[in-house]
Amino acid sequence: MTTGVPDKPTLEGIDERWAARWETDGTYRFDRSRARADVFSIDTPPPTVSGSLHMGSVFGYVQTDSIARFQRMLGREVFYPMGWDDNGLATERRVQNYYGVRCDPHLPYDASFVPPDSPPKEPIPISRPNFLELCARLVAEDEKAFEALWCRLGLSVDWTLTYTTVGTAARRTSQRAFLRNLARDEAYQADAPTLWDVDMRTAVAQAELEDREIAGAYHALRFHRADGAGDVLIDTTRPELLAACVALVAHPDDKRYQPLFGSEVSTPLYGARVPVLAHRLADPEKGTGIAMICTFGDTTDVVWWRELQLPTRAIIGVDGRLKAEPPEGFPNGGAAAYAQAAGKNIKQAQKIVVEQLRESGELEGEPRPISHPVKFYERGDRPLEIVTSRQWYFRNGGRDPELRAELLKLGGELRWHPPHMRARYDTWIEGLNSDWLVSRQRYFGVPFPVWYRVDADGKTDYRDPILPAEDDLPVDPSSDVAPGFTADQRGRPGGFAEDPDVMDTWATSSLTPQIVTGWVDDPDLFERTFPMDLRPQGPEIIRTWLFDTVVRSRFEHGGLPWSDTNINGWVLDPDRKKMSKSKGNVVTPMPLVDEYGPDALRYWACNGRPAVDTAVDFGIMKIGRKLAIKILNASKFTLNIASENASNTEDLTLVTEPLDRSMLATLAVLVDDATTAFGSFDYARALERTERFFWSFCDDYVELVKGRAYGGVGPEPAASAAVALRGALTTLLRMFAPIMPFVTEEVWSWFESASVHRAPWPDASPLRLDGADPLVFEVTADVLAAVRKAKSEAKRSLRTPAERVVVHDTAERLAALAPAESDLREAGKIVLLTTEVGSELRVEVELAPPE
RNA sequence: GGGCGUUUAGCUCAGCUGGUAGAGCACCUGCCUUACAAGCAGGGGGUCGGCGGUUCGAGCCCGCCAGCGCCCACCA
Repeated sequence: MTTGVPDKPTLEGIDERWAARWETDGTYRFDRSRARADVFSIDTPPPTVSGSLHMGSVFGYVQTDSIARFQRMLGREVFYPMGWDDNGLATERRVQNYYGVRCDPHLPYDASFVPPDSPPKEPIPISRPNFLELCARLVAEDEKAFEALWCRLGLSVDWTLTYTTVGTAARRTSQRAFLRNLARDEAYQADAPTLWDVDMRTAVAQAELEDREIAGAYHALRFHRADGAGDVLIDTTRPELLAACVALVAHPDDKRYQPLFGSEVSTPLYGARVPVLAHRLADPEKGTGIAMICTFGDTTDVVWWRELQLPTRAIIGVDGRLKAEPPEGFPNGGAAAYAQAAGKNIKQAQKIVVEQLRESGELEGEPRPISHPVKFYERGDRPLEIVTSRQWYFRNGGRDPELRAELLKLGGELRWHPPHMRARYDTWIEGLNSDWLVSRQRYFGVPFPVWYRVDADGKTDYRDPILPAEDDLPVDPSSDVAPGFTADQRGRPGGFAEDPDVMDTWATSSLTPQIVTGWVDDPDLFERTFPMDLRPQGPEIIRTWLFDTVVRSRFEHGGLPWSDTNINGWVLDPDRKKMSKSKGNVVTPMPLVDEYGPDALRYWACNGRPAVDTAVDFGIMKIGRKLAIKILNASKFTLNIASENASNTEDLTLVTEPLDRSMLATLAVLVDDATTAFGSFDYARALERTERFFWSFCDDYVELVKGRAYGGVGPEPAASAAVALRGALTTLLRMFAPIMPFVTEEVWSWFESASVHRAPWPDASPLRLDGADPLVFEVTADVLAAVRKAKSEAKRSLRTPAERVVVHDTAERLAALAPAESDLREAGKIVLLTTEVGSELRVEVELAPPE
């Protein structure tokens, strides 16, 4: 037996060395000849590359990697691609800030454009193609940074299988799925009020909303009864929308307002006549109990507008400013008052309108400040407005109870880890109030593969879209010409026009299973990898990524895209606060990898229980580093002893000593436990159990057999220890391998030529030797601890001989101790060891007198 | 307002089907012991959030309450 055990093992440099080696050896390369049943395929979350690298990026991905590595060792061929989510608003915004530019689609392409070295104060307007070039350039840099981190951390992804959400495969997949959705009427367009971000100038979907508590104020407005019988007071937080008022509404049971139902009132300032109506959503407790309905102040307005079939008097434009002209049907007498606020943004308009009301005496009292929740785009800075526009939608059950029920049922068939995360999925579906709005008035994304006819008057006819053939995908309708037309007909009467919008980023990332498995271009691969096994992801995107993926898969394949989903926890800063860029408490991982090593960071990540929020904890990383060093040293010792004392270190029949057999039996229990834990995605439990055994193996077992292993009592007992030591070590290394791939690979390479990461996961049964009893090891270790304690308490060296030791314990335990007494005497430097049957463990120790 | 989760040592957390409270860190006391002093052996420290209930027995099961975190909600 030759070994390459170094004299002074070290962690220095092993991560770079093995990362490079795995790549050249193709250790994690997917073997696409394997059948579906032998494959474990993972639908990895593509990180948003324009986001920052932080510990959250490490946490979930490392946990998933440990599962991938476990499955690989179990013999499954792991399909583990990595994607980059580069498409979408996040990238656009980063490009704008990074280069100091903004996209103006009316400008022509400038091939010579070079962005300035530092972003200028005033953004430079550039053409759409120029803008897209900068997007591509920046995401390429960002992707490199992520890949560098992933490699450093040892993620066992197959780097030949990367994809991006704006890449050709993604565009082909996304557009093909869209065309099919359209053909099956799962996608449709509608001209309807939608939530609108006035800064990004795009529609946003329900899934991208978040509530923020902001300051506002109730303004009491005086409406005048048409019959001249007095005024009606309305409380509103949006007085600037007064010109958009189309009705008043109160609860049907509200006695105060029942007499008014069906009558008309005229609005302050403008004198527009609006009806007073009844609707169940009006809350008698709120404000004065009667509200003004505007088109549109909030989503309730939209419900009222729709259900009460009210006219539209929109006054807010896509830029978030009041339109230059008052809405249709506006009284002439109000035009002058409106003109004062026209063209102003919301805040300015509110100020003006309030002042006007004050002057006209139609503001009752002063505004009363309140704090109230308002809907924001999750990446936006100003409250959302509601603007009517033509948009594309995917059906998602938002207005279809049958589809909703089906999607709920699919959620029930999915295996959730942990199970309670399913509640978020269910709650989300139950709260859906509209279909999924997928069009965005942006640039860096997958375009809708759609053109429209332009009629003789130059008007675009949206009713009958012109579609490309599936084989021609991907297309960019803004540069590609609609089938049957020529380029010079673009935008001309009798010609064609492109759909200017791009798809929401989720509309594409909801197809990651189809993108990675080759649904469009690689039917053979698709066959071997779809439906996938695992979707790992964060809890915050259950309502988006997870739900949307189920929706798309249901439409395209009639079922779930994966069998299991593993929801990871959230990473908190060292003070247990949520990490966020704005708080400036983001911890960047690279310096920590440098300081503690990748295995230590991985140890920290896998110490976090599944789905449990976990703080960045340098203490845990230190422990991880210590564990890695301990693995090096214990391995060195064990392998050296083994090679010196046994000719065949793998022949477990040479393990004859009861203590050795007992240790292996204990190890067998661990193997079963860890296998079960890992099999149910509980890497943390597997790690904890393995680690616990490992320390007891080092501190107790190794110390107990050291003397014998050195050959103190002859060759056969020494060989027994040697083989047991080595058997335990090779088992433990493989169990640590999914979590600490670098140090285990390093040690494995001392005595094996192939990678530990392609070695089989340990099997417990060969470790269970006939008649082996875990109790032997347990009792012997207990007694050794008692002897050490006596020495420690006497403040004596552990080498101090114990002249006499009397062990009191139950007969059963003493019987277990008997065959290990010689090892115990050696380890404890015990001169005379006797036993007495008692009720429980008690050890008397008489030490040699001090010299 | 509805829902999910959580509360165990000073700190971070284990504790799987109910059977005498655990680990690491921190603190304290020792130890050069031929794998490891970036190590090793020990020690002190907890009425397991509160109140009830089931049980021979509850950190664990049931109910109520409270704190913390998160998700959802039509938020004038």
